[in-house]
Amino acid sequence: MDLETLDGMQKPASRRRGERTRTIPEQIADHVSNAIVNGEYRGDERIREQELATLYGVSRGPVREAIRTLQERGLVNFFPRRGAYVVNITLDTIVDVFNVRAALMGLAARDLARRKEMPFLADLRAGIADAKALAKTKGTTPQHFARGIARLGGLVAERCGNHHLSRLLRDQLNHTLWGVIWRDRPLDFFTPRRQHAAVREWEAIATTIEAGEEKSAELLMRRVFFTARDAAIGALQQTRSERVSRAGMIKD
Amino acid sequence: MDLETLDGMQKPASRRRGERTRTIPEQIADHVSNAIVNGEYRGDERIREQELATLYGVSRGPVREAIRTLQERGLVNFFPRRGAYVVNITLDTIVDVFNVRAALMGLAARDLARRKEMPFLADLRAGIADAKALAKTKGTTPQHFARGIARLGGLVAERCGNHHLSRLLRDQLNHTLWGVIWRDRPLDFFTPRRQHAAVREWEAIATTIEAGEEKSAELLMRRVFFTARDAAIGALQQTRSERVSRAGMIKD
DNA sequence: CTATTGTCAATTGTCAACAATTGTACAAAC
DNA sequence: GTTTGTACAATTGTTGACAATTGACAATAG
Repeated sequence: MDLETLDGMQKPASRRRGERTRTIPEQIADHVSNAIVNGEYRGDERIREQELATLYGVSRGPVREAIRTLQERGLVNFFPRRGAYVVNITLDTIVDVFNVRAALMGLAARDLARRKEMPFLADLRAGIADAKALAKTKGTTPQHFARGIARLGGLVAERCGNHHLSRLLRDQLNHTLWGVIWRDRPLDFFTPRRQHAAVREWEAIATTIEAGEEKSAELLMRRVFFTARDAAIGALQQTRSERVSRAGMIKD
Repeated sequence: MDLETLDGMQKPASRRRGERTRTIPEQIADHVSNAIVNGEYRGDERIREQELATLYGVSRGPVREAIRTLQERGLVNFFPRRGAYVVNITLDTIVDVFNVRAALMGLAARDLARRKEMPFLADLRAGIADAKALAKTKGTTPQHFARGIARLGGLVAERCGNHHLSRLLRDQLNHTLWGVIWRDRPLDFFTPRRQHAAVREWEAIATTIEAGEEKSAELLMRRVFFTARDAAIGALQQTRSERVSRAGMIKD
């Protein structure tokens, strides 16, 4: 991999207000996560503790913790006494991950529709308005808009009221997707036309949540992810010369 | 907590065929997991590394890893530099966990229905047959039958073909549920009558999977978990003097 | 020529000491 | 009486050394 060092790594001195200092293992985990999803490791490549330790200028202890985090995120396979190996991210993997997230986000939407809490709804509407504004602005890049949409997803995940669900959506499978979306950048997908479509989809979701229509909220939320999945796969199939082996994909 | 020591802890010497030796952190994590779900820790109780280390006769290193595992399993909250605290398992938590599992298992059923693989279907049918036999036998305890049913769930989780999904179902939220089910033993629920009902439900699931009816498979699978959820909550509400604060529960 | 066993280097697992941080108790100041 | 500041003990974070295991390869036996 690229042997740059972690210059941006904050020592516990400066921390912004209310913001917990990120631990060394966290920083290493994030850095390596990015490296993995950016394709700086080959699939099945082995990760050696001592290597990372000298790279980041720490001992093997923190590195071990970081590697555990990578395992939790599904970015490496870890075998006791045999080491950690970077996962091979195939198109099938991406389909799988999208499907899981669709299912979980569907449940989150459902919980929100059941509870209809005002503070959340206000924030959601505000977020959607932001995205709408982005869509109307001329110079908005697909990437910029994608970030706005991702914030909406994050909002739903955080505030769904099911603590376990929030945790899963935060920790699990998130990095894989972002990596894919940014690395091979299939999300030139977000043409102005599709930006408006996405905004409409989210407005529909907000409406069903406000109305307490659980079933619809779940369905619409899932559909958003299925759309994203198909777009990502479609784009990636052109970049890579790889096919999805799955016998078809979930529709709704 | 109970200060018994880990006598059953295998040193790397003896291992059964094909069975990887369980690492020390794994063994500690499992032992403490059981202790937590068996109620040997109070909610919000702090876990000190050195305490566990001396308890199990190891240094703090392996204990730290075990604690991380507990965190992954959702059994402790961990705050950097402040320690690990046992989660407080409320009825709301249990509802949440069941809901997440229902969503994930629904997806698993769906994937299986799409792929209709013979080896799996054979195993599933065999497992159902076993459960049916149990239900027909006179002396079957609710607990014994519950284990049989749990095996079916495990089968679906393992073989769904979505690696990430399998991992989540294996590692996440599993221990919490089993603990609840066994500790406060609400699953006297499985009266002979309900045993037969459960078998019928699973037969229906198998049928829809064989027929490739994705949507139905998902729905039926979810329903099984919702039923289990309601049964567990109902039973626990009698044992504990606690109410579910959720404004109703998902039906299907 | 194949299979088994033995050695060896590379790597992960564990340990005990040390460093850094946190919460607390108590004192000082307003 | 409340707030602010400060030492202190308890606890977590990190380190470097050592132990144990693995996989590869060579030597040996069948």
